[in-house]
Amino acid sequence: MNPRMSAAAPRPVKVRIAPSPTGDPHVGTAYIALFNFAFAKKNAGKFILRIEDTDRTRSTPESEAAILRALRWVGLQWDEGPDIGGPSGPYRQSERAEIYQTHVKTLLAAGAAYRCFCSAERLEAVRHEQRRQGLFVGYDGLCRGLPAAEADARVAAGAPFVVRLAMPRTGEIVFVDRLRGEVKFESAQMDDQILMKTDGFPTYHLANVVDDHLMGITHVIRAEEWLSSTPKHVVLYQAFGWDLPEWVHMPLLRNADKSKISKRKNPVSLDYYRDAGFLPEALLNYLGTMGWSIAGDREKFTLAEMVEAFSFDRVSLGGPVFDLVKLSAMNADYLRALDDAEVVRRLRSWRFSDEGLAALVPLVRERIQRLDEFVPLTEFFFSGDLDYAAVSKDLLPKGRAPKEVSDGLLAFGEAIDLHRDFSAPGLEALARDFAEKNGWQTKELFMLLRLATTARKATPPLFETLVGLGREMTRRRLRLAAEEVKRMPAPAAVSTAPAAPAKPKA
RNA sequence: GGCCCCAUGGUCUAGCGGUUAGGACGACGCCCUCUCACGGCGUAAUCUCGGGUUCGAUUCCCGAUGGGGUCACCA
Repeated sequence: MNPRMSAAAPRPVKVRIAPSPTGDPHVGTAYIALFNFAFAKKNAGKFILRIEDTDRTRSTPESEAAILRALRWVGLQWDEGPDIGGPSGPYRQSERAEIYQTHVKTLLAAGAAYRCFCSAERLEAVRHEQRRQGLFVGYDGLCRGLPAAEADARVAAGAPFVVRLAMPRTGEIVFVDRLRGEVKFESAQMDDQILMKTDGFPTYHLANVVDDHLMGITHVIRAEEWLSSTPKHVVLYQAFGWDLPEWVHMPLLRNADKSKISKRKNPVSLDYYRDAGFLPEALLNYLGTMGWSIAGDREKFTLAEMVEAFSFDRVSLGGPVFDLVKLSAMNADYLRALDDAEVVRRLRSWRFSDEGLAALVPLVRERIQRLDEFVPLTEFFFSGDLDYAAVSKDLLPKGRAPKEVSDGLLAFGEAIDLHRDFSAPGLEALARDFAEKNGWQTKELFMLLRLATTARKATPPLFETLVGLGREMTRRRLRLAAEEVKRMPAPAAVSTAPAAPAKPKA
């Protein structure tokens, strides 16, 4: 039970992927998992999966299940995790609450952390003022000087509080990033980070550091977005008297505009890639070329080959733009390399499985007179991105400007994303509500959604169809249709008052 | 805005003081061909800028510029 290990012998490599189950399985999770996996296997180490579900309002078991399924789909199997156990469990942070409580007490007793009773309103006001003055934005330390006795009294009186890390106020914090070397931060620039929330759950910073230490993590391989909070983690390790892990901050996957990859601008769910017909090994290979190279003139490699060749020395730090076109080309290569029988197997494990077909039959059974009509009627379930050419004029309802239509499609996509209930009745309620609130006739909106998601005017019932397509495919098509509409010229004679001299257009 | 990170064609990258700056995707052209795809051949396209260091900088150093990340009781 003694977590303190002798620092004498080099510890065996142990790394982890620590996703938060608050949404669809993210391509960035697979990306970081890949590098953790490769490093672990290259060094005969362990790769563990830990679920960081300390955000009680956003975490869901469905999301957790989806993440596990997706990581297995790409072929990154963990050695320890919530589903298979292991020597350092539990592997779900929500099941480790007492551990964090204990560690917070340690910090409090050591004076490395303190209780803070400030209201959200006060914090907001402080930040607002700091921002206005263009200065460092962070907690102003009001409760930091509170005598322990007074804090105890307020707690006893039932006052809600959080626990903050008491950052050193002078000097600098230096740590080594494996890819960048020494990185320095001035302590005065670092916020007194909240470690434990009012609900008693830890924030990422505390839970992550405690678990990484307790689970024996030797290398923290994570995304670059964490680089600027690493000093807080350093202070925590030191407050506990623990050895520091080695940090490796991988570059961030980017949208075409170079911003951090986001679902607004890219399909980001691993489920999308599966449903759109990408082969997991091709996706993995592609991710392996993002910020890493196996050799100068080589970009195709298997997971095993990546493991064999793996070294952080071949990481490049410019954030790579995730390019669906290039991914598709690589996927095509993989597909061509399969023999016919294997392609059949792949199709069967894709939408041509018994379950996949069974899901579609109820949608069309009454609409077909012969079996042969099944395929044309369901064709859009087996397609990825659609071609809207044949229906492009219908995509713009009479009296509507391209901008309002494309904005509407995008907005509905957002609404779907925020809507937990992806069932037919749930979607219908959502759509009716959306229509009412945004000035659409339901008929008009439903047809628009139908066209956008199927590129056809006649389809099985809309909402059942969307369910069949899945959330990510639906959102992707709404986005593509929105772009299609945006490219359309505004109709000349519709509403704008003094008609400009009409230009002869196609 | 403060702090931090980064910088080779449109994109992913190779390069680790001396190269005709290599490969891939994409684009374009030609060939193959009943169509398409594949395949083959070829073309255009890159070292952000300015200072140093050096006999010599894409490469090392500094600065500027540009891009990104982060500044939550989210991770």
